[in-house]
Order: sequence, then structure tokens, then C-alpha cells
Amino acid sequence: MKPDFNTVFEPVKNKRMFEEVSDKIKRLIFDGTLKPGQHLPPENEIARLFNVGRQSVREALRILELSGFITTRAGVNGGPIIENTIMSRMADLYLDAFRFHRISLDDFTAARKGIEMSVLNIVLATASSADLEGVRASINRANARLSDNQSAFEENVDFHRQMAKASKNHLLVITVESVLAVLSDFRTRFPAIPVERSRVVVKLHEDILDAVINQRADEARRLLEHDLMQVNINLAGEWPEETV
Amino acid sequence: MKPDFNTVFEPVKNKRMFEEVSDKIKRLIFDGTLKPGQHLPPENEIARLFNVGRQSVREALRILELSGFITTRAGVNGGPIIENTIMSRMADLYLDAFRFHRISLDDFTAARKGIEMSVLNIVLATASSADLEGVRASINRANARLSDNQSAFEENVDFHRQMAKASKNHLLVITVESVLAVLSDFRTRFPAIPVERSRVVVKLHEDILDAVINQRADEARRLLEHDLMQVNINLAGEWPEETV
DNA sequence: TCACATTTGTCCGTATGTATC
DNA sequence: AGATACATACGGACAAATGTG
Repeated sequence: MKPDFNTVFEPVKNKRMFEEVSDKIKRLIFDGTLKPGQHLPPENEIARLFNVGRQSVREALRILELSGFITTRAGVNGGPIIENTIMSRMADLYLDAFRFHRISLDDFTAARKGIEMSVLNIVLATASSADLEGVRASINRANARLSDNQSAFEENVDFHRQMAKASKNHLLVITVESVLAVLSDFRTRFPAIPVERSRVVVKLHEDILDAVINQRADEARRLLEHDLMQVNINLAGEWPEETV
Repeated sequence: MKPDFNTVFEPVKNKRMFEEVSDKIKRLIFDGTLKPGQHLPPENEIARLFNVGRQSVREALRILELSGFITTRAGVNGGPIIENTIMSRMADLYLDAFRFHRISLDDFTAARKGIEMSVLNIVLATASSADLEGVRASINRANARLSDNQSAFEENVDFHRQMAKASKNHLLVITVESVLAVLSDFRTRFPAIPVERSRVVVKLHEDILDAVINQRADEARRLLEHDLMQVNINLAGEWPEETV
């Protein structure tokens, strides 16, 4: 068998300085040397330590920032801070991909159905009532909004996030979170959602939770499907391909 | 109902210069003014046009690069080129999230099972034999490797990618692609995969395709589950939590 | 093959904005 | 309220890479 030179012989020096810097810092975060909450040295200091210019450091910090590893603050005791915002970054990127590829509403709903149905199945099989606390809390927040006569769009999105969390499968949480970013984006672009429709969705979520707790699996699945269809209908007029 | 001033009144100037620049270019790409393949002006020119310094332009370009919108090349006729590498970027970020959260092998397999099972269901329901061309081609490539007595890890990963494509649901393609990035990453870190095991997996993939074509839905689902379990077993010794 | 032009990559000096003490 | 420490931003300079004649 021939060795695969493409993987065995890596280029000795293909990386740019700022990539070298960002990779090095990233590695330190992965191996636990640097932990969330800790401060990185100021730009000047980083530049001195790595023996590179400040511009390279800044570009490296931009990469780390966009990858969700750090945030930066100006002022005394500011500087780069290690912080895990990777979820929100991934959601952003998902949104970009979504817009770039002009995904249809039906495809969106079909994908959600597949992913969230598998979340539901895991929740039905493994979740204790304690695991469902977050789901319950989310519904309570939604009801609070409704009694203020405000629509509970963001809270309703959160219901699905909390369901993913209840599955205790972090990879599914990441995936669901990414898909939901597309939904949250609508709220910012179309602020007005009728309160009555919101109310219907919250009721559905309550029924789903109830069915899950009482282990009525088929009913839970049926209700979730209905819920997703409802969202599909609510969004139908506002989907980008028709508005743009 | 009171208007929601938090969404209606946006801050006039919260963004940094380089964010302003990257957002503006991003918008031009989304609305189709700038298309993949086109060249952006050189950094100096961009700086002149937006009336900002070159440093800000460079940081904006880093963002666009990391978000998968452009690549850059030095030299004559080089410069920033609009190119859609968003998939590969998302896969990278997924990998980061994966490492950051130290996801377990069982969670990984469970998530894959949920997502890929819904892909399979859509394929079973909607795919024509023409849609399955890519899957067939992928298996052929795998067999070619095997007859060279080489393992077909990357080709076996590609099988799942091609199945997602056969679903014709781009959001699922994105999602599957992201999850598979985790697998591909193993190939680069553990080059040696026994050929015999590879052979078993390829055979499973052939059987799955056969079951799909002949609409033996239950068998296809059973085989896919078996396939995923097989991968789980093959990876068990090499999973990061034990090696790191 | 060798120069040349173009463009990114990199460093430095300096000035300004901003948050904390 | 003022000093301090930090990010943000500009401009100039040169090195390195890369396509062209």
C-alpha cells in the first residue's frame, strides 16, 4: 500500500502569521490551559510575546472572536476575554448559509421535522421530569407574555431549544439551536406576529409537554408535527423568496 | 400594544468600522450584486472607496473569509475573490463546538441516527433512481479503493453526504455535512483504518442502496442503524475523551 | 529564465475613543 | 472628575508572493 503523501507530507509553511497566532491560542483553550472567564494579555503584549506585529494579532483576535472563543472590551481591565459564544456564532453562520442557498419554507419545515422528531423520541425515552423543567419554564414565560397581550414568538422558539436540552444530547442541542436561528431571525425582521396565533402555538406546546410527561408518545409526535405545520403556515407569507 | 422600541430604535453607531465594511460587502453578495467568481477590488482600493484605513479593510476581509464568502490570493490578478466556501466553514465551526463541548461518542451516534434516519425517510419517499446516482458513484469509488487494498474511510463518509443530497433538502445537506466534518477529522488524525472493516461498511452501504431502490423501507432503516453502530464500534478506541 | 508590476502580508508609529478606577 | 489602560483606527513602509511579458 502506498502512503498517502497528501496527508503525510503537510506543507511546512502555508499558514499566515495571524493564523499561526489564532491557532496557538485556540489550542490553549482546547487543552484547558486557558479557561472561559480568563483574560488574555492586551494586544500589545500578545504581539510582544509571539514576536509579531499588532496587525497580525488583531486579525487573529478577529478570527477567535468570529469563531466564538473570545470577546473584546475596551478600557481598563478590558482586552480579550475567553468566552464561549460558539453556539451563537454557529447560528449566525447557519443563517448565512440559509440565505446564501435560498432554502424553501417546505424544506426548512421538513428538516425541522426530522431533527426535532428525533429529539422528541430521545426525550420520550430518556427524559425525567426534572429534565423537563426548562421546557416548563419556557412555556410559563410564553404565558406571561400572552397575559400582557404580547405575542410570544421568541419564547415559542425557546420551547424547541429547551426540548433539545432535555434530550441531554449536546450535538442535537447545537443542531437545533442552529436551525432555530433562522426562526429567531424572522422576529427581528418582521416584528409583528398576531397574538392569537401565538396563543395557539403556546397551547400546542403545553399539550406536547403534557403528552411527554404522561408518556403518550404517539400523541406527542402528532402534536409536534401539527405544531411545525402551524409555524409553516404562519410564516408562509413572509418567507424571503416571496418578499425579496 | 406599545411599539417595541428595542427592535424599532436600533443604535445609530454600535458597529466597529470593520464590521460596517464586512456587513456592506456581505449584503452585496446576498442581493446578487456581487457573484461567486468575481474579484473584489484590492485592499487599498476598498479602503479608498469606503474611506477607511487598510487595517479595517483587512479585518473585514478576515471576517468574510472565515464566514466562507471570499478567499484571497496574493500577487498579480490576485486579491479577494468571491467564493462560496460556507459549507466547509460551517463544518470547521461544528468541529470547534464539538471539541469545546467534548461530546461523547454515544451522543454523536445518537444524533447522527436521528438526523440521518430522517434523511433516509425522505429519500425513501421522494428520491428517484436518478437522484441516487451520486450515492451509487460514491460506492463505486469506495470499491475502487478497496480493490487497491486501501481503506475507503473518506468515501464511506461521502456515502452519507450523497444520501443527504439525494433528499434534495439543502438544509439537511448542510446539517449532515456539518456532522460528518467530525468524522472526516478523524481520518486526518488517525490515518490507519483496517481495510477489512472498511470492506464491511461498504457492503452495508451497498445493501442500503439496494433496499432503498427496491423500496424495502424497514430493511433500509435497519441496515442504516446497523451501519451507524458499526462506525460507533470502529471509533470506540479512538474517541478523543480517551486519547486526550 | 529573468525582470517587472501588482497585490497581499507584515510591522511600526501615532492618534483617538472608551471604559474603569 | 481626572488619570489610566485598553481597543480602535489611520498612514506609511517594506517584504513576500504571484502572474505577465
